[in-house]
Amino acid sequence: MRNKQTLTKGEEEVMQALWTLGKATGKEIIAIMSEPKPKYTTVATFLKILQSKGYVSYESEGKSYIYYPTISKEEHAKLATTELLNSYFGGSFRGMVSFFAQNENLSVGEIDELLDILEQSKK
Amino acid sequence: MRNKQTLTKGEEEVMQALWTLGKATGKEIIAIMSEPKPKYTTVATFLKILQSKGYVSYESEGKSYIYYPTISKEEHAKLATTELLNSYFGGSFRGMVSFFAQNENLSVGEIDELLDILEQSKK
DNA sequence: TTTTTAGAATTACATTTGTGATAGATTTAT
DNA sequence: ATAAATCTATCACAAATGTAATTCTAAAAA
Repeated sequence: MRNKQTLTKGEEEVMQALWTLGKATGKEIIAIMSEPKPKYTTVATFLKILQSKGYVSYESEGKSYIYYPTISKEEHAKLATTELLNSYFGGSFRGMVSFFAQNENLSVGEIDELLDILEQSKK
Repeated sequence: MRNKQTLTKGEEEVMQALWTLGKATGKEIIAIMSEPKPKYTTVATFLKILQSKGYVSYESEGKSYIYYPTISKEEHAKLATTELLNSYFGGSFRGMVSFFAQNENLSVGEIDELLDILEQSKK
């Protein structure tokens, strides 16, 4: 375990598959990856790196390994979002919402949905 | 002009400086970059790549070039955010807000601020 | 128990990205 | 006009990332 933080493109693709499956062999991971599918050894390499980054672990079953994420998609989403926030919105979530609220990115209907969500979470 | 979309780490750092300055020579860009500052030629290389990606243009002044962004920080922020949304929040901004509203990431005060912002933007 | 076979580990190589020295060009000073 | 200074362009190389063949190992079949 070491690095954490960022994932490269290839690592990310493998993680997405693993987050979807929850638990899987290398073969199963490849099965749900999109074309052009990488070779088994390529995926195995990424899984090794992901282990060293603390994102993945595995347990042996018969002759193969069953891999699983040790960092949830949500945890990573939070990290990735924080990074984006820092780079483009002065580190504040408010900044991002404000930006999107302007710019026509959101319709009135969508804004109402957001209002609901936020009201709910105040509870 | 070609690629658009993603910026590598190095390209991004140069763009951030240029977005801050608005208009600048290579030297001025380096001046505001953080340590360890890259050499002039390194920055020049990135500026070349950024031109080919359609992110930067320049005008000659005396013997030097004055560079400026052709894609605003806001435009790029939108692209980067969209990408993040697609990867981690089912492509929906609502999904992201919902996620942050849960998870204790937001205090009640912050939520109220967001409610204000959204109400405002309905106008 | 040998052979076969499926999967993991190792190794090699290609591509992309990052870094900067050196060569070339042009403006300004002498 | 020539030299010096200051910038850009070209080129070379290093490091990181991506891809996969080959080798090794162990489980299952014969």
